[in-house]
Amino acid sequence: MAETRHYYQAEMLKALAHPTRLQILELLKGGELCVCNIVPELNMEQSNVSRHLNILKKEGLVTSRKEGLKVFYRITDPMINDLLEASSELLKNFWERRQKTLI
Amino acid sequence: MAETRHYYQAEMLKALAHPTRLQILELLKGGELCVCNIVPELNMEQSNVSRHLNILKKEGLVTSRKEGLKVFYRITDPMINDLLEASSELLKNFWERRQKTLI
DNA sequence: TTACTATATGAAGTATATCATATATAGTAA
DNA sequence: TTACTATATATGATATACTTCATATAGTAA
Repeated sequence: MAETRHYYQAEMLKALAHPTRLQILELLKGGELCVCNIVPELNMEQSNVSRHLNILKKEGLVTSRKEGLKVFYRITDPMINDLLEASSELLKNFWERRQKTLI
Repeated sequence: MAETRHYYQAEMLKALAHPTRLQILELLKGGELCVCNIVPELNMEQSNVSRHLNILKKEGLVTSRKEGLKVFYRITDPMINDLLEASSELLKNFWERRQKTLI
């Protein structure tokens, strides 16, 4: 049924819908990064970053590989970048529309 | 700063990230609809539907107009449909990838 | 005015998400 | 083995989101 599909789609969108996770994905846009490179970029506990990475991973948005003690994360599908780009555009349009309305 | 932008982007994505709201947006894809047409499609209290519509509206995803007692909602920007379409595609790809991995 | 209809909102309960602290695990090196 | 480093997870506190029930509001019609 349609509701099941919407349920999984909502889960994926929920994984995207957090400022920290958006920031992580933006960092990963440039390519694979070690957790040890991600944590210092975010003003946040390491344990917290680890959780956010796990949320992204569970939804299939990122994948990871281990190399010794380090773990490297990367974006699974470049389409994710397009999706985020589109949502950014949309947001920009909303703002512009709001500006016009308020004049 | 970048975090402010991510904050608003996350708010918008959060508004999308609920099965009921995805269902509402799918219903509205065909054009403007009265609340009285939306409620019967969703297996849910009228008050609850009203709240979900309000969440979509606050994020600028839908707009409404009143006609007598009735209120009609419509999608603000057709780009929203594209965004949802893209996220559906992405989800499909994840599933296919998962299938392959599990074989 | 009253009675009615369509939609929205207040209040309260439950569920879920996020966060900080502390601890556990896995890998390396001595 | 011990000591160390990078990452993950458990626990508990707090915050946010969702839902239901009851009620309020706005518009219509008598």
